[in-house]
Amino acid sequence: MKDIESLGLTKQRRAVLQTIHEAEKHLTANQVFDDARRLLPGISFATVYNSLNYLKRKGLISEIRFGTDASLYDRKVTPHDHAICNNCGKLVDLELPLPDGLLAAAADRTKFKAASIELILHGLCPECSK
Amino acid sequence: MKDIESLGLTKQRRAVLQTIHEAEKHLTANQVFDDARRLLPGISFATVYNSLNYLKRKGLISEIRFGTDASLYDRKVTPHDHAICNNCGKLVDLELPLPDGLLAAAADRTKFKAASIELILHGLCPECSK
DNA sequence: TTCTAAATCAGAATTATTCTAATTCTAAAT
DNA sequence: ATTTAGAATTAGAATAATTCTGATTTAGAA
Repeated sequence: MKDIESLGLTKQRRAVLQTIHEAEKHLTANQVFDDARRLLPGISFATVYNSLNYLKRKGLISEIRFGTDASLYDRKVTPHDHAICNNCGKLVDLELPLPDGLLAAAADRTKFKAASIELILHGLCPECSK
Repeated sequence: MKDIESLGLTKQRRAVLQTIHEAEKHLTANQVFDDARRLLPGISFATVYNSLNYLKRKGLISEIRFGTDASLYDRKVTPHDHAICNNCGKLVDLELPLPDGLLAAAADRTKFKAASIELILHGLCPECSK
């Protein structure tokens, strides 16, 4: 990610991006706001949302919108899958090689022009399945 | 669905259920409210939400929470997949046989106790891909 | 330096959903 | 038929996530 400098990122956007990159887990917009505020105390809520949308549009972060009420933001932008706990809502990444032809088969059935395919495993996380 | 009568459904819950069953497409809670109101003019918003949650718990409807801001409600309760349009947000059902062992493989990787697996095709719907 | 467009800001507005407290319904027991 | 207890419903308030607004600031081009 050498070219981050060259993207016309403002310091606010850089703070948001950095926050997401440094996070251990997926963050909500609220959590991003809290953390970004530590890097850049004056940043406003609206700017965090604007920045998240901007970064998303630029492909620097991705958004996950299922499982809980709020969207989560992810530094990983390459398509990947997730597992979500039915009990506590915990969301983790899942790297799973999908069979060839699955995307084409799905596109065929729906008449959609397929861009990507995403998989969600619903179940119980290790803690909740005890 | 003969046993619908026997489930101790109140008339409000029956109205909500009927609304969802008669709908052509997936509905938001708001749309359910509007339509249910036509069947049962006095029904309140809170009751629609309570009923949706109740029916979901009973397994009579299912909820879809991705793609748009609001949850969508579905009369189909058997696990099935969806395709969503990146451009207009249109959501359609997708019946796709998943390869055997995929669920087990995913569960294995995440250490989750897997319940089901769900697939989302992202792309452009026929209208938007013109 | 001046100008223009984009970015940021604070806070209001909107939207989806849940909660609360009062009232009503239901069905079992008397 | 009456009482009663618990569940369901209601209207509206409360909350939470997100977007919008209009004023101000900033950055870069002329």
